[in-house]
Amino acid sequence: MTRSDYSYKDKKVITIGIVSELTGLSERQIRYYETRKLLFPERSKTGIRKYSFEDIEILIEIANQLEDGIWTSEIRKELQRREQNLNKAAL
Amino acid sequence: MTRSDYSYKDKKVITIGIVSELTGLSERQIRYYETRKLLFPERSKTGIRKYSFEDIEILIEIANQLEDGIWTSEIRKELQRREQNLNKAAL
DNA sequence: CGTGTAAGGAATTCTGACACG
DNA sequence: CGTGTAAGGAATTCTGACACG
Repeated sequence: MTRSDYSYKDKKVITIGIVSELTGLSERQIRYYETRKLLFPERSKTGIRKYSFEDIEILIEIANQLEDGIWTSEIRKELQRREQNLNKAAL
Repeated sequence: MTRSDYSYKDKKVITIGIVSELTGLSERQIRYYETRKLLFPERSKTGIRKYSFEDIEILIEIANQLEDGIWTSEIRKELQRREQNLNKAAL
């Protein structure tokens, strides 16, 4: 992936209804995973949540892991581990 | 740009309010350019317009050309010419 | 713990029209 | 021609809560 493409994947521009369609998850589920700190949508000035394509991929992974009986607390740890490795790689 | 990144740029998932912010254009302008056949957003089942990152780039170009005094009919021709070349290249 | 739902309000989007030029 | 706006209605999103388990 080149630098310029990178921006598309990470830009938070998708509203929750569309994320729900794209992932097959309910809005309730998507908002709940946020309270569990599994993903971090941005907000418009008026409070509307905005997600990125990356968030959508994370949500699909979350759904898979939950199906395997993994708790959100475990999923969070895994996601954080991954973030740390990315940060290391960036140094 | 690799094949997998391609999908992000072309997926129609952004609502008009966000497109308006991203481009600096009014919703009125964005809808008008659609009637002039300069871009083709998709619609949700209930009729809400959905745009792609590609649409956003097209809109920015449109705005620049209009500033130069070019008519939408001319801009359309240019965009269509470009589409044809892309189709040729794909063969 | 993870998810569904009804509740009420606020923000968003849509269309067709009048206006200016 | 290209764009602003007020108008009324429909669709979307938000939060906090009750429920089940």
